Amino acid sequence: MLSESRCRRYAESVRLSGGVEAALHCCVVLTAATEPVPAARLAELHGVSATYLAKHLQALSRAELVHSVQGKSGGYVLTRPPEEITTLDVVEAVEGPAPTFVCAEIRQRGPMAAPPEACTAPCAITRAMIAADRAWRAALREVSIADLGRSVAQDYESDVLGQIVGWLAPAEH
Amino acid sequence: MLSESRCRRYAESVRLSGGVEAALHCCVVLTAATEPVPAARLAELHGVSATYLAKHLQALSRAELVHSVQGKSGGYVLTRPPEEITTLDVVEAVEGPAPTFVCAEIRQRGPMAAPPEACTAPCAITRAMIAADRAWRAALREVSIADLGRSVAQDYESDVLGQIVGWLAPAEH
DNA sequence: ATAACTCGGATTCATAATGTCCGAGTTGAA
DNA sequence: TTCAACTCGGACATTATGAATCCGAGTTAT
Repeated sequence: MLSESRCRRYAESVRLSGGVEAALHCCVVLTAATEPVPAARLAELHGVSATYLAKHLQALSRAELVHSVQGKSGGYVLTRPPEEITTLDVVEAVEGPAPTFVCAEIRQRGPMAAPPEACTAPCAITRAMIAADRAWRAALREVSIADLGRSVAQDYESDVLGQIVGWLAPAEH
Repeated sequence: MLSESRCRRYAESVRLSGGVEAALHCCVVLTAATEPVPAARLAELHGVSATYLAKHLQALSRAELVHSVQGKSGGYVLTRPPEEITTLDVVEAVEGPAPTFVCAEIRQRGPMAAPPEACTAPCAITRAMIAADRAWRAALREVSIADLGRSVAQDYESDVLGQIVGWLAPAEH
């Protein structure tokens, strides 16, 4: 609320949805958690809408990145060790696997349209965009959730994750 | 119109606006043009909305990538040799310079919020996203408009650009 | 001097992300 | 065994953003 004006700079179009950031934060927290964590608790911890975060956690669940435990003391748990979950996995789970660039096949339109037979391969522009898309994804694939957790720990030089886990499972068990 | 169903696959979020593709096609065409080309003509050539394309060409003009010539036989001309215009230049001109990821500073929210003093540097998640963003931009920067023109020429093994330029300046001069 | 043609910015419409709700299912305890 | 509480899951409004459009200012060739 207070830092809203500083952070929510409007972007024009290539912006990544905000849900991705929340989902990544949740994954990092789940790295340290030892019991299932409910979506509502994660939302309170991060100060975001509970129902909205739930939506994105469901996406992670569908992508098999987290496993949902139902029932009274249920919640979410990582399905794999955090070393085997990449940032790209999370981004694709939340944003969908669609590429950043979808070719509208402009070359096949208008009076000088290229014949469909000549358009089996993507056009030069599309190739350039695809290459950039691949570079982006490759960079995201290089960073695992475990890496993120380690970086967070280094940043603050105190066991923040441990403190958070402590907060997640209070006396009211 | 005919190839609509095949191309316009819906993407979820990280999609690049369609204007980028049109703008790039225009730049490639302008590579070969020897006289100013009006926006309306470019729109007809590519089979897209004239007024909408105009909007994006204005963005290119604002970014100093093309120069607008007013008056009766006016239109758009590239300001620099195509070797000195990168694909990234066009993308940033149309999409805006905003990064793909804007950090909402989740770490400063909620009951375990980090103090603002500890948040001078971007968080680990943001750093990973910025790195990916840089990789994406670097890939786009590698490809110039001139490169795109050459690739197009190779793809079709006939002087398509020449034919297009011929169509652009018909008898009605 | 004129008239036609150009670009430029302000405006409206549609799509998609954001945020919310309630129902189905499961678990733990009584 | 029963019950009750708590969990996730998908379907539903709302709002912000991009897509598409229009008309006015300026310039140039006639």
